[in-house]
Amino acid sequence: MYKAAAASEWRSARRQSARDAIVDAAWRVVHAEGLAGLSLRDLAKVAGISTPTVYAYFESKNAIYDAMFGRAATEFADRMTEPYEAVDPREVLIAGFRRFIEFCTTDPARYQLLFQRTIPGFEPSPESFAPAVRALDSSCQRLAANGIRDPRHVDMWTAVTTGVVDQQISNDPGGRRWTDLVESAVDMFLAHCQGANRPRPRATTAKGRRRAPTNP
Amino acid sequence: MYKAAAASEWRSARRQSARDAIVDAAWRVVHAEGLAGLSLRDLAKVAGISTPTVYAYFESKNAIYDAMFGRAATEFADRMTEPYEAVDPREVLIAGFRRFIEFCTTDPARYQLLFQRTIPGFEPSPESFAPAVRALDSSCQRLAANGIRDPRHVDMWTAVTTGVVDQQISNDPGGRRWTDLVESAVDMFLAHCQGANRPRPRATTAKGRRRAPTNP
DNA sequence: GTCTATATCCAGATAGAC
DNA sequence: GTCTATCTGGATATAGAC
Repeated sequence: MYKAAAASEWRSARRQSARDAIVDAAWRVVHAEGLAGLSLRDLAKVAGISTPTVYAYFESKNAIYDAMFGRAATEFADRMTEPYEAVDPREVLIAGFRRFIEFCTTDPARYQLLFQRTIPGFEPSPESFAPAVRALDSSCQRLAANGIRDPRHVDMWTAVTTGVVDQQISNDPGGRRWTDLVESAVDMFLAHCQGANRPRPRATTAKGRRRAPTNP
Repeated sequence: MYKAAAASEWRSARRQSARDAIVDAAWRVVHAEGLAGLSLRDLAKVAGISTPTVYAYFESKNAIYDAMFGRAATEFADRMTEPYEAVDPREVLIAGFRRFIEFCTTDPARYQLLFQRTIPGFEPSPESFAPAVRALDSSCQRLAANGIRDPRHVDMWTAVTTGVVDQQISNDPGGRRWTDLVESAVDMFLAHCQGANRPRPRATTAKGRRRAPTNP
């Protein structure tokens, strides 16, 4: 009984690592050919296997996209929830924004898969989508630390941040034209929310470089 | 000589209207199948012609995308430059934002073609792209009327507006969750720019509902 | 599980008669 | 200019031997 269980476990691990290798190859193809340019032929060639073998691990092309989505979403959530050095809530918010930009601009294809709906028949499965929720939660925490809890303000934040990323990728790929607006955008946003909102950011012991609490 | 010129003109008009009909059909297919789902077979079927006939009018599939882009860009510029009823510069800015949102959300495929780069080998030709410049100019005019000329502020404006549209289309298609943030976003943006900038909006004789000029 | 071979289909694009 | 017929190539996916 024990031996059988161990063998099964081992097999399952082997299977998982084979799947991972295929997803690796898929990303390599996508980086070269674009997200829509993924073909199972190329994928198999890059992975060093034959096309039918791909079907031993994934039931369809969309299942591969789904696995790619799942990996990207996990990377995203992991990156966004890593500890932040800063203490001042505004600084933390800026740092999160910077991580978001860095994450998106370093891999536009990944950004396209995660945040835009451009593959015709593809919808991520709930399991693959789950980590994205974790990332959004962490954003809300950073906002809450700045006294921002109004859902409309949260929506405004997502609009501002994705707007900056979107313009950067679409109109100045590889550059910093919109990326350099981060601090400015955060100040604009915070002034808006904190001017119209009761709850203030918690005072901290850290250096608040400019955005000191404005009220008692 | 006159007869020949007239005949040539007539033929050229016929040719143009045939091209237009094909572009019509292309948009119909795209609305049904998605931007990437356009095939020349479907296109020909919808247009009521045969596939080779398409090649009598367009040299390739990308040439069709280009014509679609050109039409969309013209529609965009035309819409954005139509006269504005409001007089108060802030109201005009809001109205322009609303038009932009309306234009994008009523036809996400058109938005995708115009503002995102998602078709693998396709780049719009300079001629097709030209009207887009006209539209951007008109945006800058509406900003200038609010005293905003700093290029960084213009970039901030494009980030905010496209961010709202992007979130609306991606995360609440058909709804108004981000669309309803328009006034709020404009106030946030104007407060930011006008607080940090010397030039004020020109005073007008119209009802400035809330955003009266703040300085002498 | 992995392969070779192949089925099936559809894409963009062309030849050549009318 | 328009058609029928076809080329060429690539796609996803499957059959069946090993």
